[in-house]
Amino acid sequence: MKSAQRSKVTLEQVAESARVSRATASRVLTANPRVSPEARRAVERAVRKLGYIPNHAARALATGRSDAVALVISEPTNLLFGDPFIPRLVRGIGEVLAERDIQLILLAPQSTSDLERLERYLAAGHADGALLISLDGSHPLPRRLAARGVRFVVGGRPAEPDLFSYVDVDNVGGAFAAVSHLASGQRRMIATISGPQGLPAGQDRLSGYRSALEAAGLPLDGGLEEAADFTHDGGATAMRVLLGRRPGLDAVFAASDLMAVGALRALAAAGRRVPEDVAVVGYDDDPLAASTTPLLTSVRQPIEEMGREMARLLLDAIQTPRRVILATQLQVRASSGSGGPT
Amino acid sequence: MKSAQRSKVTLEQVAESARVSRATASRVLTANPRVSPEARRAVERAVRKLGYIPNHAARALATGRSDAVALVISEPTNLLFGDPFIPRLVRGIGEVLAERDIQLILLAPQSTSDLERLERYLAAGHADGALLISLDGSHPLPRRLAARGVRFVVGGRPAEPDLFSYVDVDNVGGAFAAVSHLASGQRRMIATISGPQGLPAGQDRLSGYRSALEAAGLPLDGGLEEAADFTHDGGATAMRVLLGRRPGLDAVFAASDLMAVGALRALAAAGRRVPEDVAVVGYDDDPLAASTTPLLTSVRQPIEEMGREMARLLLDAIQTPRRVILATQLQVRASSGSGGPT
DNA sequence: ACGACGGATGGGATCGCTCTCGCGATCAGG
DNA sequence: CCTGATCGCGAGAGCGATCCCATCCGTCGT
Repeated sequence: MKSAQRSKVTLEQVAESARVSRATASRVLTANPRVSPEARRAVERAVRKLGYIPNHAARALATGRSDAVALVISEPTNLLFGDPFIPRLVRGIGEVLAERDIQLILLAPQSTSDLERLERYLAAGHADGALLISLDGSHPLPRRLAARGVRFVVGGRPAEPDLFSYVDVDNVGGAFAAVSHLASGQRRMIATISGPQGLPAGQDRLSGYRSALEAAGLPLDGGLEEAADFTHDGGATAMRVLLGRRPGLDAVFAASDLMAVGALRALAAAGRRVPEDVAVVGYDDDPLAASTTPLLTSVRQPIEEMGREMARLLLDAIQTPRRVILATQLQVRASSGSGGPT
Repeated sequence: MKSAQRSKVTLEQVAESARVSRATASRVLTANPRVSPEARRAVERAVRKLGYIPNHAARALATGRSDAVALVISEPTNLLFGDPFIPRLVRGIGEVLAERDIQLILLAPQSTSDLERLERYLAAGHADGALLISLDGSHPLPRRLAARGVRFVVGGRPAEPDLFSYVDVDNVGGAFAAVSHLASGQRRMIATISGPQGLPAGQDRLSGYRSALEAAGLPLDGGLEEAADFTHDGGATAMRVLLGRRPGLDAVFAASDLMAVGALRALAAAGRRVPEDVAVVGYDDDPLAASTTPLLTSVRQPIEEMGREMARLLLDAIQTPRRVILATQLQVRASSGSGGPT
């Protein structure tokens, strides 16, 4: 049941070996300045010699902190996004937490009852704070955690952006850049396959699209907008609808790469050449964007940086809600017809 | 610094409210049978009324267990695989752990020093066990953890399969099924783009390929085998090599979907039609397999089940190494030319 | 009817750490 | 040289659970 031999070295033993009191040894470990250099050295030597590792549980019990942060991954949207993001996000978060010796606890509630347990878990102080990702716009979690006094940072714009700290990528700006790129390639009738309008990312990318059209002096035309659900099939269907409604379109901005790939297929089936007849730009810079024919121009998001920023925001313990918006970058490839790599 | 109000209800208060001693209340919570029905009910009522949540740290300190399990994601291979697996794996693991109220701690060592910290972390008993994934064949971690007496289960076949418990998908069987499928479609010259031979998965898929050829009565031909690194570009390059070496080939089995997509591009560039001239089968059933032209036949792996099985194996605390091999499933689509969906 | 037995209960030690408090020693200022 | 502030240090009290052990009470056997 118990595993073989565990490090049973206690602070007491370290103190004894260093010929100081437990309190002094503790001071050294908690970086308390009120320790003489000799005592400090003696303790450090003893720690190394004995291979001492602080007991997390005892420390948490004494301090009331846990030195752990929870990463909450909400299910539904998680699936929707196909989540190639999560590993990148975790990498970024991990970097920051490792510096401060803080553990990352993964919570992936699948059901409503899971959600309740999770709330109580966090409220009980089992983690010092939470990082919330892939919530849809109306998820109740932020409000409820706030009510319980749990500190957290949201990834992606939450329903009530003024109430909570969050980190987001600049969806409006990314879409704006993508569409401006198409416009500068002399495309005059630029359509968009927008994401679900229930999701902040979906809304923002659509609004970036519209702003870019205005900025380029192109008319807004509702007939050039069609929403889909971020999936491949959704993208293909939307493309067919757009083609039927506005046969003269010469460019499409899809709010996700998956949808862009679907659009590519639908365009091919309709006999349109990409990029000659119709230029295509996607969003996310998914690995698959580098595998399509032609290679897909796409908007790359700084996901690792988002993770780092979320962790920093949480650890900085800012009381007033703060927001951080990270810039995106357009990866130009062949599908937008501006001389990117095939 | 501390967050607002935290659930400060202690077992002491529960006991008081239920008019029993702390010891009895504890018995109820630890499912100790030596409690009268009335006492049990009283305690349960008090728990609900006060919204009591056990203090994890205190319990861990008293019991010596942590009720947490670590998921260790090693970096290098992690990147290599493009890791769409990790979310699926986590989902499976989470299901099993949630049932037993065990936390999942995420550890993603990026450097050698991270690895050392991780070893000490686990050796210190901060987690009751570990799940190790995406190690390459020669990773030192299993040996070292075993030496320290840490319990763990490996995902994927480790370098020394007899020493450690592990869960793997049937790579040999999956490859066998894929290649047999091609052979039964009257393909006579079946090539393979194999994965890195340093990885167990790469080796196994190649050996499944060979067995299937033999079983189908087709000759083995080293010229039909070309290794790549599981990436898109690697797949394209390997395809070109194969095409140069054996222009008459009429089918390819790629050991990953990413490589299969690269192969698809190379085939198109070479003017070969898929599946008419060359049939293609991939591996992983990555979401992108459903986005290629034509749709890619691929081998689907039960990743969620793998996660569940790993968690179970770890929790069952079997002392002698055990192995579990999970079956794969062939997803037939158009690229293999046997009438799958286009 | 009485000691023995067994199950339910409470008392209290314990896990390993942090942190407040008070004590002696050092040091600077008057 | 005295005083008060400062500094390093040790003693000891918790933190909130578990769990051993002693106690108590009801029941049973003889």
